[in-house]
Amino acid sequence: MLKISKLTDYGLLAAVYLARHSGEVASAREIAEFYHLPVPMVTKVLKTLHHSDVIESQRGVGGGYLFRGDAESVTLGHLIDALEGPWDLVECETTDDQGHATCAIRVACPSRRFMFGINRAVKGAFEQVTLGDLTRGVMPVAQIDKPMLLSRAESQS
Amino acid sequence: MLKISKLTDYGLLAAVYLARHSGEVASAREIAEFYHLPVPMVTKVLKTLHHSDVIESQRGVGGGYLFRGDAESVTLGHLIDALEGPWDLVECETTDDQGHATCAIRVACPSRRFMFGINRAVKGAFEQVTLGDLTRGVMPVAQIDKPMLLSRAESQS
DNA sequence: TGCATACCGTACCGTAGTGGTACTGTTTCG
DNA sequence: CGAAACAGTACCACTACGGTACGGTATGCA
Repeated sequence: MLKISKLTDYGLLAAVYLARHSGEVASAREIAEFYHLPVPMVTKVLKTLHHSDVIESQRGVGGGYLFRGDAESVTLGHLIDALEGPWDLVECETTDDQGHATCAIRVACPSRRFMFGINRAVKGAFEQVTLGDLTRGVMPVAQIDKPMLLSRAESQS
Repeated sequence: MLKISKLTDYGLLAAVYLARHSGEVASAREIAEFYHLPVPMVTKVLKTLHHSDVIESQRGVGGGYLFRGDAESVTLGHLIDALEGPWDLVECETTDDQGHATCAIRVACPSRRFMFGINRAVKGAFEQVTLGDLTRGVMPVAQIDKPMLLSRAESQS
C-alpha cells in the first residue's frame, strides 16, 4: 500500500525525540507518554534502533536510551533501513544474501529498467534528509533533474 | 513495508505495454502472456486503469484495451494514484472525504512536520516521471535541493 | 440466429504481514 | 534485596494482498 509501517513511524518519532535531547537518557515510557503511544511498541522500536547502533542503551534503574553523536550524519535512509529492514519498492529489486535478484517475473525485468530508477530515486531522496533535518521539522522538496536523468539512462543502458 | 503492491506493479507494466503499442488494441490475455502473469490479475488491473480513464476498452470479439493520447502527459504519480488509490506514507497524512486529517496520534503531529515534507517529496518525484519516460526505460535520479529546502521550511513554518 | 471472444462486476479465500500484548529474563541502582 | 528499566521471545487478532471463480453483457462472425 506504499506506506511506512507504524512501527517505523514510531521509530522515527523516537529517534527525533532522542536527537532533540541529545546526550540525555530517556526511558521508553517517557517517550511513549510524550507521543501518547503504547509503551511496548516504543520499547520494541527502540530495541531495533539500538541493534542498528543508532542509539545507545543503559540498563537498570534510571536507565533508558540516548542518542549520542552527530544528528547530521544519520540519514533518514539509514533510519528506515534500520527500522524496515532491507526494502525495495518492487519485489524484482530485492536481492538475496548473495546479492542476486530474486525476480518472480524475469521476462518483465528487461521491459522495466525504469523500476530500478524509481527505486533509486526514492532511496536517494531519503538519503539526503538527515536526522538533524527531522528534528528541525524540515519540509524537504524532491526534484528530479530531467536532463541529467535522460543522459544517465543512455549511459547506463 | 514500503513497497508498491504487485497489483500496482502489474498495472504499470500493462500501462507501459499499451503505451508502447499506442492506438492499437491489445487483449488482457495478450498482455498477461507477454509478461507471464496470471490473466485475471491483469484484467483486474486493466479495469482499474480504465476506470481512471487512463486507457480505453473495447468489448466483444477482437476487443481489448488501448492507450490513446499523449504518454508524456500521464505521470507516474497519476498512474499510482489510479492503481493504489489515495495513499500517503504515514497514516497521519491521510484525509477523509472533507479533506480533514484523520490523525491517530494528534500529539505527535506538531513534532513531525517533516513527515508532510517527506510525503510531498516522494509524490513530487513520482509526479515528474511520465509514462513516456517509463516506456523508454528511463532511470530517474532524485535530488533534494537542500538550500531551497531549508528556506522553504522557514517560510512555511 | 447462434456462438465464441473478451470485457464487466463482484464475491470469495488462503496466506502473510502488521499492530499490539504478555511474559520471562537480566542488569543496575539504592 | 527489591524496584526500575532494558532484552528477548512468543503469541494473537486483524487486515490487506495475491490470486481465483463465476455469472453477466457487449461485439463480431459464420
